[in-house]
This record gives sequence, C-alpha cells and structure tokens, in this order.
Amino acid sequence: MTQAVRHEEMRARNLEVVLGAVGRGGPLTRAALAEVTGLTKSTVSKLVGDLVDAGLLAETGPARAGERGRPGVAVVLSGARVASLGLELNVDYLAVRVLDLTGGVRFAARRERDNRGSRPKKVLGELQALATEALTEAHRLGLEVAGAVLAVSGPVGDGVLFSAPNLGWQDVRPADLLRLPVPVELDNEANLAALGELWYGDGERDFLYVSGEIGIGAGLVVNGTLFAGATGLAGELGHVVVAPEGTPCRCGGSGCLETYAGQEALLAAGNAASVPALLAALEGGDGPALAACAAAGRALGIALTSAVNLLDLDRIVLGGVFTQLYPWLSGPVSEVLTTRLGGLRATPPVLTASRLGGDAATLGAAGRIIHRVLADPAPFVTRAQEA
Amino acid sequence: MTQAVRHEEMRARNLEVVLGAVGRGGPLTRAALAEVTGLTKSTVSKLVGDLVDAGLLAETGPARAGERGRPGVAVVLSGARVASLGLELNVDYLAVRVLDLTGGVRFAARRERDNRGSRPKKVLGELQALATEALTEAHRLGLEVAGAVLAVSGPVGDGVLFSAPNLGWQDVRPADLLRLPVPVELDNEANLAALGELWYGDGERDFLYVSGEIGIGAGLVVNGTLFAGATGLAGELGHVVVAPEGTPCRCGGSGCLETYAGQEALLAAGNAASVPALLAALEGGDGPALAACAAAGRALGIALTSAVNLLDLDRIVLGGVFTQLYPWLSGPVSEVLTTRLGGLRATPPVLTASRLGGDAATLGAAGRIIHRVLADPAPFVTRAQEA
DNA sequence: TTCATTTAGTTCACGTTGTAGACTAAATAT
DNA sequence: ATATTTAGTCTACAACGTGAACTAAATGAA
Repeated sequence: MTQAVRHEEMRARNLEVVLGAVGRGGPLTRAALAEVTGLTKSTVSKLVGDLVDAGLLAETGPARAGERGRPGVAVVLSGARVASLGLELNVDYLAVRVLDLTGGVRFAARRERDNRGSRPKKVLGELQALATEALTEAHRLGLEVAGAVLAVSGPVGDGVLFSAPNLGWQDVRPADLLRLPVPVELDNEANLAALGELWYGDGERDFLYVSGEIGIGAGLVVNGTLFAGATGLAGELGHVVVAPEGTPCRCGGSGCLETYAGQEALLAAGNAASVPALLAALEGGDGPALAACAAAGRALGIALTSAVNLLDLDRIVLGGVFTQLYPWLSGPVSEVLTTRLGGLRATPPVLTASRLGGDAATLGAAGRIIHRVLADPAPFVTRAQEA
Repeated sequence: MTQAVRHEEMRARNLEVVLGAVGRGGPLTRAALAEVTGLTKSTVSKLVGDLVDAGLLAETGPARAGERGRPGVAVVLSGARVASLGLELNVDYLAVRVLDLTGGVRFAARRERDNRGSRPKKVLGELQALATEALTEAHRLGLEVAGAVLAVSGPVGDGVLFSAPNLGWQDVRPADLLRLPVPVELDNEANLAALGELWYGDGERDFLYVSGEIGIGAGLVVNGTLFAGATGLAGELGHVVVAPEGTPCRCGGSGCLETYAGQEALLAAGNAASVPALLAALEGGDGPALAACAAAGRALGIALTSAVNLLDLDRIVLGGVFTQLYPWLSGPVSEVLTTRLGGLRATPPVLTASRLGGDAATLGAAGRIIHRVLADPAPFVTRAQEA
C-alpha cells in the first residue's frame, strides 16, 4: 500500500530526487538540476543547500567555463560523511569492505582461510575482528557507518542462514554471533553479488548473475531492481532440472544442475583436487579437465535455457568459480543457448564473465546500505534553520 | 527514477491512498479512513468529498448502529462512473467483458468459434463487433469506459503479437485492426489471467498461474505484482527443458515441456480428437488417456520444479485446459514436486486449479484498466470549487 | 574600458495542501 | 432531560513548492 504523503514526505521524496539525479548524472549545477528534476530553481537551491550541509553533496569548482553567462557551481556526491560496511563469509576466505557514498573504497581486507567444517562461532569471531578493524578505520576517517550487510552462500530468510552446503552449517543466525556497533543484515551471496555488478559493474540494468561455488546460486536484476521472489529464496539455479533421471542430488531430487556443474562435480570429473589445480590442468590442455568443463558448460546451458524462458533474460553474467572457468565454459554454454533459444528469441542472451570477480559480493553488500541512504536521505538531513 | 513531488502529486497520491484503502478495506467511514491512512480527519473529509463528487466513491447508509456515539457514514467504491473493457481472443472463442470499479460485471459475452487458420482481419473484425456491443451497453448504463485490454495467447511486446502458435499468426498488431473509440492495449493471456486470479480470485498475492493451451505459458505474481521480466516475455514455461535429449520442439530445442504437456501432445498421446473427447475418455477410465495425463503431469512437475527453484513459488494455479484436467494432473504433479523439492523447501508449493476458469483472462484484462484508475484516480477527480 | 547580454543562484510574496484543535451533529447511557 | 461518546466540518495555521524579481558573475561587442 502506498503511504499517505504529508509535507514531510514530499520534502523527503524531493531530497531523494535531487540526490539521485546527482548520483546518476555526475556533477550537476543547481540550474541543471532544476531542469532535470522539474523542480524550480528556488526549491533545488534549498534542497541542495540542505544536502550539502548534511555532508551528502559537495560543491566542486565552477563548472562550464568559457561559455557566456555566470558559471554554475556543480555539486557531486560527497564521500565525506556516510559509509557502509560490506562483509563476506566464504568457504575459503573472509572479506570486509568500507564504501563511501560515492562508491569509493575506503577500506578493504581479505583473510584467506579454510572455513570448511569450522564452527560458526569461531568463523564469525574472526569476521568480527576484521569488521572491527574496518569500523575503526572508518571512524578514523570521520565516516559515519550507516550499517553492515553480510553475504553468505546459501538460502537466507529473516536473518537466518538456513543451510550453507559449503560450510556444513544449518540454521545459523550470524548477526547474533557478530557483535558490532552497527546493525548487521544478512543476505545471499548471489543476490548481493548481482547487486554489486549492478551498482559497480558496467551499468547494465537487466541480467542474471550466476554464482558458481559448491552450490550454484543466481541473482536476477530486472530494470535495476533485484528480484528475490516471494520469500527471498529465488535464484536456486543449482537445482534446476537438467536431466530428470540423472545423478541423485543432496536436495532429494536427481539430475539437478549442481550435480553436473557444481564445484565438487567439476573437480571430480576433471580429476583435480582444487580449483587452482583444475585451472592449471585446463591451461595445460588436460583431456579430462577439458571434458569436465565442456560437460558442465552444456548442463549450465540447459539450465540457463529454462531460466531464460522463465525469466526473460537478455544477459547472463558468470560469477564465482565460473568467472575463472569462463574461457572453457562460454563455448558450450553459448552453443546450447543459441540452438535451444533460436526459435523463440530474436537474439540469444549475451554471456559475459563477471567484471568484479570476487569483489562483487562485498561491493553489493556495502552498496545495499549506500543505496538505501541514496534512496532516503531525509534522516541524514537536518532542516535548515532560518537564522 | 522517482519523480519530483509537488502539491499536485501530493494530493494525487493521497487520493490514491484513500481510494485504495476503501477498495481493500470494504466500507469505511471517514473516521476509520483517517485512522487507517494516517491522514487527519479534515484531509480525509476533503478527499472523500472530491472522490464522491467524481463518482469513484459512494456513501452507503449509516454504519455501526447500536453503539455509542454518532454513527459514521461509510463509503464504498462506486461502480456508477468508470468501467473498462476486457477482450480475449482464443483459438476456440472470442470473449468480452465490461467491469466497473467495484469489480462488478456489467456486460459479458462469448462467441464460440474456431479461429484456427482464420485471417487476423476477419477474427478481429468479429471481435470488434462484439466489443462495440459491449461499449454500447456500457454507454447505455452511463459508464465511462476508461480503456480496453486484449488478451492473446503468445509472446507480446509493444503492441505486437509476435507469434500465436495456436492461430498460426505472426507479427500481428491487433490494435490496428480493431478500431474502437477507446485505446486498446495488448497483453499475454497467461499474464492477464494471472492478474485476474490475483484481483478477482481468492485473494492470494503470490503464485504462478500456468496456462495450458496449445502452448504453455505462465504468469508470475509476487507480492501482488505481476513479474513480466525485462521485456515482458517472462513465463515461457512451455519451453523449460524437461528432457535434454527429448522430443524435438518447434522452438528449435528438444524436450521442452510443451512436447509432453502441450494440448497437441496430450491429445495425441491420449488418442483423443479434442479436449472434450479426452475428458470423456478420462472419465470413462480409458487407459491411454490416463497414461497421457500421468506422463504430462510428471513432465509438468519437472518443469515446475525448475520454476519453483528459480522463482521461489509457494503456490501454483493450473489454468487453461489444465483446469479441467486437474483431477488427473494434480497427483503426478504434486508427487514430483514433493520428492524433488523435499530437501530444499519446508513445504512443497500448494497446487490448485484455477477458480475463475475461462473467465480469468477477460477479468484480468478489464481489471488492468480498473486498477490503473484505482492507482491514479486524480485525472478523474476535479478539484472541489470553494463556492 | 564600458556596457549589454547571458546564465546562475537567491529572495520573498504567494498558492496549494495537509494539520490541529475547536466546533457542530447525532447517536447511546444515565 | 442531560451527560457522554463518536463522526464529521470548519478555520487559523504551518510546511513546502512556485514564480517573478533581483543579485551575481561570466562573455562579447562597442
């Protein structure tokens, strides 16, 4: 239901409109903002003034020199006040990242460590230490950290990580074990990585981000918005059926994509002990490794065919392990997509490797808080007091 | 991008808030509306007055008799002014329906006729005649028809019906051949039927509506909103892969759901010449017919498993031919869903037959216009003139 | 150099809309 | 009959955006 609009909400919405226009349109003068937003110059002036006072916008030098007329003063997003904390808990590493309002990385750290089989308390304790470092640094830089988001691999709902196949965890509430002075939210790694690609990638607004790890997840972005389904569990690409009578899967079904293109299946089929080993074998032209990738690619192509038909996808971004395997996967995947979708779609979907690689999840996690501030700056803005 | 909010938009939004609250909350007094919306009594009074003057709300008799205090006057949606026209072009029939703001059916007609192979011009000419009847009747009832929406089976975009497998049409612009005094929009039958179930069904706000015809389409409703994908082509359930090395499909792929559960496959496997014949055979316990349905059900179950994993579905509504075949399909479909999803979801999705049956599409088509008026009533409301 | 022209930004009286609380209206309870 | 309670209206007021006048700061022409 739409909420009632009072004067306060009108102002809040217009603050957002101005801030958003600057965020998208680069440096803009007040006059240009009036043009773009449809508000009058007076209104824009007031709003910009308040946003500058709040530390969300900053004036740059005079713009547009050399032309006739008084040059305007352009404003840009200011990274001086608000920041956010992105956290990632992966099988092989822990990562944190502090982002300011402009998308600038103010702090980033990553600790390689094997979390397989470790107890939640221990792993989250280490993450807490890392996060505290990040918060300390943010504080030293004079930044107000508006919140934190933690990315985990596995289905998430209501603050609970239902299961983490790669860690062997079940029904964990990370926020309870992660005592931080800022509120911590939890979300799925694939969803957050998709948002990372959306906000800090190449500017595409419609795509499916596929995260290949032990499990295979996906995050769907449509018109610049994440689609998470009714309860936030959408994107379980790993259990899309690729062969109804195929290999049994831990989910209870059989022939799920995961049993053909999941990390474990890939390594087993490629006779490799680890992903680096598999990569080395592939680069060395090793037969089983190449065959394993080709088979995984075809399976992925079939699952993606179903996904394209259901979700209407024009662009697919391969992330996680698939980013590194992209040179060996893209051929078979594209081939399957092209043959199977030729009769239905004018052009097959564009396939690319993730541009952000392993940074996507922390960028998306931190970006989520940043974009919440951009979408509703009012709480950070004090009404200008008429002297 | 959010648009700037001026006083006019503030008022427009609040008109919507009040109208929407009445639409959802049944008869409500001004006092109750103030409570519900968070607006003050004075504001609500003004807005309600204008909406009543506009013919969008109507006062009913005094509410809440027998209690202490002055009884309030409840208002309800008024069906007296605005109406809309829903049109459906199906293989076997043409249908029209006039709906008023309350969802009341003011006119409905359906002409059975076999449109297979007919030229677009001829079929749409007949539809135009039927639609004109409907508009005449609406006019006689004093209703202002705000618009019309036409439901067709097949992928649609930008007013173009790209292909209609059941009719043998390609790249038709129905609105051009359908000269009516109201603007005509075009949309996919599965999407519109899904909206019909949402607005005039049993009030569920999250479900996948599956339309089984010659092709198999689907409309996804999440949180009361239709999900149509980036270009409006989402929901092509018929070409979800059910068996990668299976029966070749007209789409260029093979093993698509359509080749197992599409109407043609069903009739062929069941040795029946038509759907009524198949139904008769099923009721008579005919072996091949029963086997055909069971096989189609299993295939549908596999495709829906993929859909549930990708879209996070809690509820699936079977429409089109599947509604009539529901007694024979639900068993195998449920069984497959339960086994294959058991390890992933707490409860398997609820499976039901469409409640509206063949009426869903025209209801959704007409409802689309109605809900557009409900979502933005301002154009219909004249500012009250202070005498 | 001077001044017209052009564009940017600010100021202020005003219009529109929602607010708060007093006021009127219409019912039941005592 | 009168107090009490709830509904709805009325009116002075406040919040916010508007529009036009005004000031500021640049270029270009005389």
